[in-house]
Amino acid sequence: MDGKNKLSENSEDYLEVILNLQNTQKVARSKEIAKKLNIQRGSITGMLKKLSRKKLVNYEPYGFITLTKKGEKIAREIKRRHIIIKDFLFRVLQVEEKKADAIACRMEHAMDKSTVDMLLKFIAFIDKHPGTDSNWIQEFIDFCSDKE
Amino acid sequence: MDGKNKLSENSEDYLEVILNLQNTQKVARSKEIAKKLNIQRGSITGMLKKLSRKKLVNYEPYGFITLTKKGEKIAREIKRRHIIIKDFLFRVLQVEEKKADAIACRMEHAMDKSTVDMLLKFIAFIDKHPGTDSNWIQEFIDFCSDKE
DNA sequence: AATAAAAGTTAGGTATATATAACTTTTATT
DNA sequence: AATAAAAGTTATATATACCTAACTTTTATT
Repeated sequence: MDGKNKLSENSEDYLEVILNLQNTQKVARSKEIAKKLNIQRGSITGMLKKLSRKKLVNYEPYGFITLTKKGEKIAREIKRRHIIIKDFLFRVLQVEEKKADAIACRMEHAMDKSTVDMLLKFIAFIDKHPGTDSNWIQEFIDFCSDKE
Repeated sequence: MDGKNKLSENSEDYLEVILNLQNTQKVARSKEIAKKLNIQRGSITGMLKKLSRKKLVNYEPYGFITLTKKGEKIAREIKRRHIIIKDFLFRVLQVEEKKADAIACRMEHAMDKSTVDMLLKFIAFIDKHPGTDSNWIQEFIDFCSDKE
C-alpha cells in the first residue's frame, strides 16, 4: 500500500517530536516543535503541510497539530527504536546518557524494524545473563577496565 | 584545529569510496566513484571540488583523484566504523550479511569514534565469552529460537 | 596521425530543508 | 471592546546534493 514511500529522516523526527508533545500536552504547537527540533518557527509550516499531504498529521492553518493514525503508527515505531537503541548504548555500552540519547536520535533512522527487533532480543538475552550467575553488564564494565 | 568542521554524511561516503578504490586500483576514477555511490557521473565533479577545497582530496580537472593525508585519516576512521558495526550486526545480531552491510553504511555516520570504540570492546568481550565456557553467540542464537 | 569511444566537465534545473523578516491571526491584558 | 503580545504564516533566499544533456578532454583504435 504505502510500503515504498520511505520518509526522510527529518520527517521522521517531526513525527516523533509531535508524538512526544501530543503525549505530554495533548496537542503539539508549532512553537514547541520548533524548540524541540532546534529550528526556526518559520520553517515548521512547510514541513507540516508536506506531512499533512502525506496524511501523517492533521493540520489546519492556525489550528491544532495532531498525528493521524498512520502518522502515529510511524511515530511510535521510531520512538520505540529510539528507546531500544538508547538503552543499548547507555546500559550496555556505557555511553554517557545524554550522548546515548543524541546518537540514538540519529541511529533510529539508520536501523530498520527487524534489526532493532534483534537488538531488543539481544538486550533481553543480556539481562538474563545466561551461562553465568553474575551480572553480565558488570562483567563487561570490569572487562573494560581490566584492559590497558 | 579542524575539530568543528563536521562533514556531511555524503562527504564521508565519498571519502570512504575513494579510499576503497585507491586501495584496489591505486587511484579513484570519477566513473567508479559514481558507480559505487549509485550517482550520475555529472554529479561527482562538484563534490570533488568541494572536498578539494577542504583539502581532503587531491583533485585536478581530468586528473587523478587521491585522498590527502587528512582525507585518508577520516576515510580510514569511517571505514573502521563500518567494519565494526557490520561485524556486530552480522555476527552478533544475526542480521543477513548484505543488509548488515547496508545498515552499517548508514550507522557509521551516526556513531562517533568513542561509541564505536565501546562497541569494539563489547564485541571483543563477547568473543571471549567470559563467565561461560560455551560459545556465547551460539547461546544467543539458541535464545532467539527458544522464544515464541 | 585521424577519429571514434570513453571519461570527465559544465550549465541549468529539481528537491529537500532550512533561515530571516514582514505579515496575519489568535490569545491575553487592560 | 481595544490593543498589545504571542503564535503562526508567507515570501524570499540559502545550502546541499542530486539529475540531465550538451560539451570538452583524454584514451584507445584503426
